[in-house]
Amino acid sequence: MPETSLPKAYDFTTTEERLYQWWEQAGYFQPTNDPNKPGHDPSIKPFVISIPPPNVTGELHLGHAMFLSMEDLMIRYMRMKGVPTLWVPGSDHAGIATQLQVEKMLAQEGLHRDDLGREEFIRRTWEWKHKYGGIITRQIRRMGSSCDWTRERFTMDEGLSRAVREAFVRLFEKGMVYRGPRMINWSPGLRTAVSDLEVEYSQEPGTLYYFKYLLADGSGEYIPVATTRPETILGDSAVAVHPEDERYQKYVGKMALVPILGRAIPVIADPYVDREFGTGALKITPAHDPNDYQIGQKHGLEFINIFTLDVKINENGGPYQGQDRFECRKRIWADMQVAGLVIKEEPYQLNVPRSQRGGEIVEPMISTQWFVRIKSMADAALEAVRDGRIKIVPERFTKEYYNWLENIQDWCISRQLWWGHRIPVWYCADCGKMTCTRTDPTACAACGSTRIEQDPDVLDTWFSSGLWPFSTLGWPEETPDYRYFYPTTVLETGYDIIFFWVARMIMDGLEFTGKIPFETVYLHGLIRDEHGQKMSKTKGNVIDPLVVMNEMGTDALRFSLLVGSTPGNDTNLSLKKVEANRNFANKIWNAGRFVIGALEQAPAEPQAEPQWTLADSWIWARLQHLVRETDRLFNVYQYGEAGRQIYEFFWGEFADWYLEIAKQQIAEGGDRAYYTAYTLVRTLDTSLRLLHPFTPFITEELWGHLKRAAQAHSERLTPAGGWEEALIIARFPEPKPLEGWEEQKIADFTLVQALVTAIRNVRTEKKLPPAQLIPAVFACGSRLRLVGEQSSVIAHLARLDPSAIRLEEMLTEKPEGSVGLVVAGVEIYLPLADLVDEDAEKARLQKELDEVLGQITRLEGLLSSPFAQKAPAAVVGKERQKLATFKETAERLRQQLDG
RNA sequence: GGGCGGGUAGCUCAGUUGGUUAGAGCACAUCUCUUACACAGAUGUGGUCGCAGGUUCGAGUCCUGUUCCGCCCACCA
Repeated sequence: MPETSLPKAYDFTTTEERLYQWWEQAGYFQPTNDPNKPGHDPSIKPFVISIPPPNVTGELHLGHAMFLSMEDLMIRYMRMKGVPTLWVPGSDHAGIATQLQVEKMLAQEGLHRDDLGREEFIRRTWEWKHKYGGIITRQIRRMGSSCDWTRERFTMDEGLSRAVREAFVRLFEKGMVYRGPRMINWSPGLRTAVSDLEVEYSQEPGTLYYFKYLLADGSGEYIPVATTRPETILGDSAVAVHPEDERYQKYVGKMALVPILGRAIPVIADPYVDREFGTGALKITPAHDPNDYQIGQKHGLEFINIFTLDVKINENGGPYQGQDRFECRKRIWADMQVAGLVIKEEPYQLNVPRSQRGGEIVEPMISTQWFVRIKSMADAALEAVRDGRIKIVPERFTKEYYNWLENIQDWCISRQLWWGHRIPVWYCADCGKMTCTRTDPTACAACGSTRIEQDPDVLDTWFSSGLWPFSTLGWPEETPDYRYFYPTTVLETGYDIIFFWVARMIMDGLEFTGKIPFETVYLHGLIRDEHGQKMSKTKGNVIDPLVVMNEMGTDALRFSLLVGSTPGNDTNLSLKKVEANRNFANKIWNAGRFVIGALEQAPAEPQAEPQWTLADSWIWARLQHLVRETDRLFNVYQYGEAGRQIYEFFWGEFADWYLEIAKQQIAEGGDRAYYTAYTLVRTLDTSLRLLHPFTPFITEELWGHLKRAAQAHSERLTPAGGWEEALIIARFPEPKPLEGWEEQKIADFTLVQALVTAIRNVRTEKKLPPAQLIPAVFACGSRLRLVGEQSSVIAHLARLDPSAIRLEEMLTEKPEGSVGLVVAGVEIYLPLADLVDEDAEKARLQKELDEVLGQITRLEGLLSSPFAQKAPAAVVGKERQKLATFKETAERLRQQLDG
């Protein structure tokens, strides 16, 4: 075969970069039917995805790689279907995370943010953003993500900040945000409140401390109480017992003395107390425990805050003032021991609330914060999913969604940070009223005083993320983009942020735009290591997607993430898997080289009408089947299964079988070579189209070569729709209805495959060198014609001597000194005189016969059972056919044994 | 305490309207540098689909129970 114009090896490093630039510059990432351009047709429904915005200063990890692969797959598929597609990219300012990083950087200079002041700190953070914000977007490109960079957004850019402001003001005006003291989770290191979702609980060994609450009457009687946090004793304002607890009933209404401090507090009765747990009596710290907070409200108890904002004991802690919370825990317990108030301590499994960021222990505190009154929004969001306007894939997550929204608490949205959207509320120093407007006020709206000051807090990052699907399209302006592309189509993300993000977008979308923000929520699973372990730096099992891409190519990584996983299920990724897919890319490339080589060798024009061989028809039928399957699977979000089937077709059928046969057909020259090249080109072209959404780079590159080679060869090789400019915008194969001939051709070829495999098997067993061609005798029975027509193909694939093949319908006697085998009713004799061991042959044949007889017994049993009447005729027919074939095979095996 | 997912070949996983001999990759064994590919080809070994019932002509697939692993929510001091 002559040298092709294709390089021997595919160099993904340079190719990926080159192709990405080409795609982007050619404008393929931008939607067709752009609403900002003339000729726009609003009746064509677009396909739109907003990217889950990564942290602006973050770096690409496998989670990103996963959603980028998945979303790009969807976008490329729809683009190839001819739908106007828009994938909006962008990044998130990620308040806490970014601020922490900048603070870390400042710490290296020996600085604290307080040293800089708010304004300077924000300036430094923007500087940081400009310096590192490009890293993640470059890495997104690296993944091949075909998003429209002309529409890139950032949560703190001007437009989005305006959207945030608008949203807050609307809520304010409707009375749906309020400010007030509530129990919140205080993150001491970060010095900010965090929402309930940002707290994670971890099981840790600790101690349960038992001690005495002495009664104030001097009787010396006491109520035993247990706690895991002795320092909170300083903030106790009651001791609670169960109203029906006989042990303690008598104390209810009396006063008890807080240890060390000697403060008198009431003994109250409340059914919340669990009599079985601990001592059955409960200390109540309304200012530092969420449950105690409620009891405190119910009973009108005193709320005693004992902590400063960096969780040191404050003036309410008497002698302990100034001590750290854990220091105080030790000290107070030691002092109580001295005072004889201690009963015992025992080991206890604690459930410690820790901050999702930084991992420090979160302290429940009462603090004045901003909250969103969420109930009505939650109800609307529930309704949108319940009535099917929004569909969640996989469905099981709808239950989780319902459960969360049904039990939702008001959302604490203020953060005591500097990096973020500042709360647009001003307080008047004179009248104390709040002013909240769309533009910065210069005077108090109530009294006109100019002595106003803006709220120092910023909004939770997720407040702006919740607006993402529409804020990125121009909302609150009715821009052409907003009108045409909103609501978006699919929201694709990991199931771990359903509550953080997905539910909030739905609530916000309905609240602010009156529309659902997207039609479908597609949730992918988390990426774990090859043994299902979570990847973590401490375990050292982290796979860096950039390293993988450098070593094996983006396509291999993408294919690995997309195939072999089902929606919503976690995926285990190993380098072995990526390697296997790198090998697949290599296979694609080399199959491409073969096809192009074949094309260059084939005549430009056929002399006659097409004469298709069985192999031609077979691969075409299999390809059509694959196109139908891909279409079906894509429609039900089964992308992984679709990818797997394409892989198996390409490697297991096209490359392993058809290409081998094609070699022989091409060697025949003439029309046979022409039509073979034609089939190769068509099949490869279609396969590349199917594969493109999975592995965009290698398919685009190879397809370009294929197109040029085909164009150079002849007009006749042009596909039905013409050769498009680029594969990225080429038409995705449309399924065609099953044609009558397809199944028969597939069945026929399956027999050829079975015969070839059986002969190869014998060759391997007998250790025949591959180069040695051997004679064969076939007794074909009813398949005489088929085997006859395919004998040269069989000879080629099974390395038989084409000039020494004998075909019969029936043999009267077995050829001397030969190995006999029976495949689907066809007898094959391989005369291997000196290699044949008669006894071993008999034993082998007997074994096969036994197996076949077993099958016959099974099928006869089946067909005489109610199955024959109750199962559909087609199913029964298939079994009958099988039985007939087995009987034929058994018959022939018997003859061989006898002969 | 409530809910969800998973248990299929040595390992990692597919198997979505139930159709009757359960698939792939990796690993393993044997052979082959056959002119697309050794990142390959050929052949083979390997599974009573966690366990027990049930529905059905037929169950990896549907139902019930059970066990183990993982996750989410709630947060009894």
